[in-house]
Amino acid sequence: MSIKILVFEDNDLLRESLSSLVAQQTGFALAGAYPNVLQVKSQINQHQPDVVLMDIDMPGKTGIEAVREIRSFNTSLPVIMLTVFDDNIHVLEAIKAGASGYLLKKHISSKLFDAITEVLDGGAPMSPSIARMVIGSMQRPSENPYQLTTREREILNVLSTGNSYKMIAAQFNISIDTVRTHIKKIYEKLQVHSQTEAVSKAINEKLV
Amino acid sequence: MSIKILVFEDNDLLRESLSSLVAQQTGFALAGAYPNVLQVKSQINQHQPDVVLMDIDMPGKTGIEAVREIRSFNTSLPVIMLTVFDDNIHVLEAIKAGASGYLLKKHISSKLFDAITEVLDGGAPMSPSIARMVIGSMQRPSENPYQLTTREREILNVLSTGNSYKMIAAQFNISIDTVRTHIKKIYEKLQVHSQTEAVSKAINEKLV
DNA sequence: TGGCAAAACCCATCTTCATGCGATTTATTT
DNA sequence: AAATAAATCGCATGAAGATGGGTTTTGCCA
Repeated sequence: MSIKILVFEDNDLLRESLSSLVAQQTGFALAGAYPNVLQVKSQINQHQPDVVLMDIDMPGKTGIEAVREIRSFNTSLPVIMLTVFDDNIHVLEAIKAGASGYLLKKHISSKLFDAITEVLDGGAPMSPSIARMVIGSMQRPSENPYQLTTREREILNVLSTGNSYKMIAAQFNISIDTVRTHIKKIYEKLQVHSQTEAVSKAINEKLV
Repeated sequence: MSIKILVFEDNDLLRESLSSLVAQQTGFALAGAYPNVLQVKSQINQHQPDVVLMDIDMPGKTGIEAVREIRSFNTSLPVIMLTVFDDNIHVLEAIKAGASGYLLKKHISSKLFDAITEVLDGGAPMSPSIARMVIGSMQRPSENPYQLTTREREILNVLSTGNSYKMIAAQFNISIDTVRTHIKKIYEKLQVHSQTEAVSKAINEKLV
């Protein structure tokens, strides 16, 4: 039984070339190819593909929104994103939305079927620069973007796990007024005005 | 000029085999091979490697701690982690600590030099199952672990960006007392007692 | 149609936080 | 020796949050 591929790509030329590439490959079959994702749910239900290839930038509704929609009714169908740029700000968004792999278009001819095989095998095929972006997004910034002092970082850390001023004071064995002073300074540097904002910024920007 | 590789691996057999593998490969040179990471800083300063291969589990000080230490004085030196298990709970920790790539030991013989080349090229080589773990860790859980209602999720969302009760009430066009009620319910379900705890849990567990 | 969950609203009380102002001590650097 | 940054402590006040009671309305579904 062939592996059924469903393609979403607005560029006519690329869609055609993807289609014939898939159609000609032994062991693979083209389930369908569409220039937009407006009917993505019914098309998937209709064709029952094993893998979806999804362009990231499409007019009307983007590939990212489409992945999000797919994940709302199917959590396991592998979706491989296709994009021209590796500095596309949407790359991480697509992954968070539920994409299973990520291929730069310049790698399609050489890596497409490797990627499909890998994704069906439980992997997450990515072009090298994409993988680097992904890993980079999980790591702490190497600088100290807000110029927090050591003590301030320590306090932001425990604050971010839900400790009250009182608990922080006890933990560090300092007075509650000192805690207040440090937090005041942290707010200034992060440009926020509440614990919640500070914690949100700290976690999202990986300061803690 | 050959690419200089520095190896940290406590298993004598594997360290020897890695060493001879590297030494025999044209274009690569073994800068050194050590069974522990106790002197990692001075050894790196001494050998000036282009790439570090680091076992994840070593007695005394783990590879993860070593990566963290390396990153404290060198933010760009590529470090490729080596591990036997792909379900190792430490895999994500190592990446957060600053690892640049991640190879399962069963893939070493076939992929080591590809990985080294890729990492020097700005990529992030990972065995497929590792890549899948990484991507999985960035995605929302598909279930609804705390049984939050739609409204509760919406409110947790805006709460997590630092909005006050008042702002939330205005945004959703509901009374501030209703906001209170929803947040009470959210706290019950998440088992927390403050905004900060709720936001921390929400972001870290990717509920928002 | 009776029961139930979700969403909305109200009130009162105590706790915690945000912020402004001022001050001392310690270590480091010039 | 003076200057500076970091860390500490104190006080006061208004704003915001946490919690424990309630009630009503709506839509679903058994």
